[in-house]
Amino acid sequence: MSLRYGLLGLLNYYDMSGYDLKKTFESSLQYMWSAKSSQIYRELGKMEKEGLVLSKIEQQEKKFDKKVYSITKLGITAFQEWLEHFPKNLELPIRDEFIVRVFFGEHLSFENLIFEVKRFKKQREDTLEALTTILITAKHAAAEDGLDKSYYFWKLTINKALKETQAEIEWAKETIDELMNRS
Amino acid sequence: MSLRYGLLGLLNYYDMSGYDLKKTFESSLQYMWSAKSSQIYRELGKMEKEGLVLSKIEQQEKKFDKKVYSITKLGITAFQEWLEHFPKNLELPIRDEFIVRVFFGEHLSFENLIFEVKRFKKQREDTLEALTTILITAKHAAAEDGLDKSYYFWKLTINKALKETQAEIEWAKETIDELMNRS
DNA sequence: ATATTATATTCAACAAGTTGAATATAACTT
DNA sequence: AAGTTATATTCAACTTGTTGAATATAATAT
Repeated sequence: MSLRYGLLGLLNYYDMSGYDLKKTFESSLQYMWSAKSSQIYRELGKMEKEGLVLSKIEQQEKKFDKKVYSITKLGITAFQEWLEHFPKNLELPIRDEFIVRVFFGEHLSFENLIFEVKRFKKQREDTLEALTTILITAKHAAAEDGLDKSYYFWKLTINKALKETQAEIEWAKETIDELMNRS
Repeated sequence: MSLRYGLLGLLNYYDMSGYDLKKTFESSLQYMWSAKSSQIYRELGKMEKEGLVLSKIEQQEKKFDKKVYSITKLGITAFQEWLEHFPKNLELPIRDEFIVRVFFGEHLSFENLIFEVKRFKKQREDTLEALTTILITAKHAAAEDGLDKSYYFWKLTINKALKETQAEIEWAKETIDELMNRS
């Protein structure tokens, strides 16, 4: 029920289509919120019914028509209301398919487990690179669109993801060493 | 669809009721998997229908009857099959209500934001303590039940949670400083 | 004495998220 | 010239997760 607030937040920057929102998600909220296209389109439909957003069809020269959404006054109020009320419990519900398997690692071979932890490490290293790239492109994008004030907060959140990812890579290194000494 | 494998994994240690499983979850898988009681009971029901677990009613002296579940051969096979097949993509779908609000922080007062980041820091410090306690009690529990081999892997996973939590606390400290200098 | 917490489970209703198919065109690559 | 990728959206079916009510007793705290 709060994908909608992510969408409203992004529509505060500028009007966008479902597709644009998906793309924007991918280069920003991706690391704190995940959403599939189908979910975004459905949610936008609901939000329009509830008067939080308005859509208008925009004709494009050569491409298809776009359905461009804009935030309404009601939408702005709803967003602000949500924003100011942080949840009491800031723990996140985790569902980590990888680490659960490590937890039950006694039923796996050391070889297999080392292989998977190495794969995990590689993926997090890629994430680290992606985050660095995002930080740079976000800076440029913000400068172009006059969103420097927004960029300040984007940076705070990317810093968090960077630190967490670094910690995970550290853990992976130590764990690989540990497992290799044991096996 | 993989809460079931967490349950099967725990039933490998010993037979348990839905309630026991919930409790065991809370002192172990909690930091990698979250599940409400109602979900556990429902999943156990399904699993019994599918022949992955068996239940028998156990009479207790003064308390209620307990429905104690045990893993079947089919259950063991299903668990092993799941365990050996790690997902290709090891990223986790995140849904972080806190950090999304920081992302949109320009619509909040610095005062409010600082308050919330401090609250976040405090909660993570509590988590850190809880993790340390869990590590100790798990060690004792493992020793008592002859699960020392299992404990080795539990420790690996708790280490990961510890490192991540420490990184989050670090981030919170830096961010509080940064926000206080700006405001 | 009374209230609360812990034990122990079930179930219905609802909300949210995932998968996959369907449709249609422009732009780019081989 | 043919194939792939990107653009752009909709929808149905399904799985998963959340909330809250209902039931019933022992143990502990006030």
